[in-house]
Amino acid sequence: MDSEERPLRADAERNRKRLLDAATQLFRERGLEVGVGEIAERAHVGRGTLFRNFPTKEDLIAAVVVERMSELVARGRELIAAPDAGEAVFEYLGEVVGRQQLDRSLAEAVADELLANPGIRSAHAELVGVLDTLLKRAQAEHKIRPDVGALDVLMLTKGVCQAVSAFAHIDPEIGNRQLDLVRSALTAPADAPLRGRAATLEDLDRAIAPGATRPERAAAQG
Amino acid sequence: MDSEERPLRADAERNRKRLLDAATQLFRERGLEVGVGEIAERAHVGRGTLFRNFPTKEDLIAAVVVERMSELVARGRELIAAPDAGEAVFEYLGEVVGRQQLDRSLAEAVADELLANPGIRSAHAELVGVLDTLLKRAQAEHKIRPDVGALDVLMLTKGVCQAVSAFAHIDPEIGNRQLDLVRSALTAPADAPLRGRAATLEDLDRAIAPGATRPERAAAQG
DNA sequence: CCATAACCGGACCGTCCGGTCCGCTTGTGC
DNA sequence: GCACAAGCGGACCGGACGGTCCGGTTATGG
Repeated sequence: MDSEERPLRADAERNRKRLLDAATQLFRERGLEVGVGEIAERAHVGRGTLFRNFPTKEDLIAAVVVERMSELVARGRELIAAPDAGEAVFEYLGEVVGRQQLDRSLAEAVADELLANPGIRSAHAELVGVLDTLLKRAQAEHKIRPDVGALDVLMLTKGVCQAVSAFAHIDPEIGNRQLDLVRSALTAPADAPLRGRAATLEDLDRAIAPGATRPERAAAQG
Repeated sequence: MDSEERPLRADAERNRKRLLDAATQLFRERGLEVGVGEIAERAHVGRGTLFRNFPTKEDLIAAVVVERMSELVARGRELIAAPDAGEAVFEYLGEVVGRQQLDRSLAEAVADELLANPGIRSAHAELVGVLDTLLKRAQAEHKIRPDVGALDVLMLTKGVCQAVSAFAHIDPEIGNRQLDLVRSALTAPADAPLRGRAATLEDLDRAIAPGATRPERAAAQG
């Protein structure tokens, strides 16, 4: 562990930032499958430079995605102080959906097994934590049904994000429309109990772990 | 147009079926990204044979996916005759989610631009049509809020499918839980109107078309 | 201003993919 | 049972991808 790293040379620092910017742009526009070559090209550096700063493509992705998620977490923390706890939740969901709409990388990162990446995973956990806080506050004020958890809400919202990415350029209201439906679900009286139980972050870890944490051989499975 | 095609030779027929079966299995288990080599291998035929029966991988995918979608359409038609129109809708949604759970190919086909494929597109349109019928019937009986359309429901359900694929092996109830939330949304009184308007199949076409329908030259577009 | 280490960048590598080709085999009609 | 088309299957192709390497360049400290 060389936690002690001497400062980068000026040009190195500059190139690193350029790469991060280029990747952010391209991921936003076209998703995570853009090639490293194109990223390096837009950053006006060679591929070698890219791989020196980010040993693998996944490292680069993680750096970018974590940045975006952290912004979202920050926005969530702001909303914790909002006067209306119920509206804060829905405002936050709108934010979550909106950002996934203009940042394909975000949406893809949460969909894929990329959640197995330590950095992304912890950023995601923070996000869930913030939403959980918002949610509990709203539930304490009886603005949202008491029997749903943060992951329940996030899952329900995931579909909205997908719908929005496909349709936003046809009907920009589609996201709001879907969110209105989500609101209906969350504010409905809980007369019939939901089946099952709310998932936890540990559940998520367990769900992600099997296939992804060990990228190497899973040969035993005949 | 050679709509007149002489019957396949016996071995050819047999191999075609083997390929379809193998592809169905593999797509189910591991999604659409399995390689054609592996499919041919499991079918005990050579790669050449695969490509003679299905000129491109997409053709093979379409053949498999359309089969699955048609089953789903058939199930929907059954439910049109069900006594309780409201329950029929939710039963159908459960079916839709359930099948996407055990058939990754289905889920991926609807997510990707694969909807641009003519066969898949028309099968999907049929599915939307059936759901629309079910929905309208339930709405006529005031079992479901009148301001949602089939595509609204399908979008809302898409997230559930994703959640389910990730979590089903941890908590098999998760799908039901999410569906209960969807039910809340759809049965809630429509006191606050939904923003926007219900999407139509034409909207979907327009949303899909730009990048996908013309795999060849899309050069004019800056 | 020079020595040198850090850094640059593009040529290069191995791998994997979908798709093609062609010499060989096999089912089929006469 | 024979002739021959239909079918077979694996070697092969082109190209894209992520990742490596090394000869040349440039910032930097003495």
